[in-house]
Amino acid sequence: MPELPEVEVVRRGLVDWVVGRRIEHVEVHDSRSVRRQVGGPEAFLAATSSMVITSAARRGKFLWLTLAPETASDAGNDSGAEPRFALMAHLGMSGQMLVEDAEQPWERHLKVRFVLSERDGAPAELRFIDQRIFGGMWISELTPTPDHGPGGVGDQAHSIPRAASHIGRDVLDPMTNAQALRKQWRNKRTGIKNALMDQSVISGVGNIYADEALWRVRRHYDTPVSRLSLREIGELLEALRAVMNSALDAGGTSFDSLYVNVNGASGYFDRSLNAYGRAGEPCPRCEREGKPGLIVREPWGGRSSYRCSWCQRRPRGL
DNA sequence: CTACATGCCTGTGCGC
DNA sequence: TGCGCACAGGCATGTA
Repeated sequence: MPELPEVEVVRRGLVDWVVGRRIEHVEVHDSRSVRRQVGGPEAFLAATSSMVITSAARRGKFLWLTLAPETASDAGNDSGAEPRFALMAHLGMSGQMLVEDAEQPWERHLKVRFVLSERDGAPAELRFIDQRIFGGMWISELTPTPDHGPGGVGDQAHSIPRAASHIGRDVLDPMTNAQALRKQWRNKRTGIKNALMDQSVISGVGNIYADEALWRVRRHYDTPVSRLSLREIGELLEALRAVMNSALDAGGTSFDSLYVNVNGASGYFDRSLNAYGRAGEPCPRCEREGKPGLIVREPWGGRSSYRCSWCQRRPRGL
């Protein structure tokens, strides 16, 4: 469920609450949540304990905290050591990062617990909670970004963790542009939604926001990307950014308690969705324009797609 | 290159 | 009441 806006809400919470603090103590409560870790949970504990969190960054749905060893100068000023490792987190379907007081009872699906250095008014712990265990945490080496500009949203060091180097530029990254997408897509026969969900070209788009952006540009999900002109790709990118920025303003999309921000609050963008999850309802745009469009749900690649039966019809020849 | 299948997980809601 | 099953679904990996 967490897509780009939800992960970005979490990242911003981490900037406010955990950046600048030291990891005093770590507990792995379920080793399955550190599955990608070379060396297993023991290596994870060794790499994170006593490190200072220097930033919170993100590319697509991959989230990370940069870690640096504490130096003597940290006590008096802000010139710490350069971070060389990232504490990666992917929320998967049900992952949560909560910043809480130590007195809070342990959650049923608590997987990793970080006790942080004291800071006035700030809760003592960062907790990773994950019901379905599609997400996880692990350590990855930071490397220079191969192209110019920041490696991720929130990154100041032009670096990218190796674990996210196969992920394409983020929808909200200013360096993402229609020309680059056109170059990637012009010779591809794959459909537009397939292309959006492929995180290696443009990242952060999942099932919900793909359907919402396609609704906004009145496109059928199977339209081959090679058919899109530069102008049409520009409009699609603008639609993606608009829907994601609106979702950010609403604190993200929550259908249930599985997605929350670092303080445990749900987002309310689900009320603003036009297509996703609205099978059988009139298309809001068609209703305004006096047209008969209904939102339909269709099986698509092993899951569901939602589109308007009137303004997102299958292109001719498909 | 591209597409499609599979494993990883658990809670919820349905039909019987 | 309880059991089995479909569904939610991103990503890594393997196969055709």
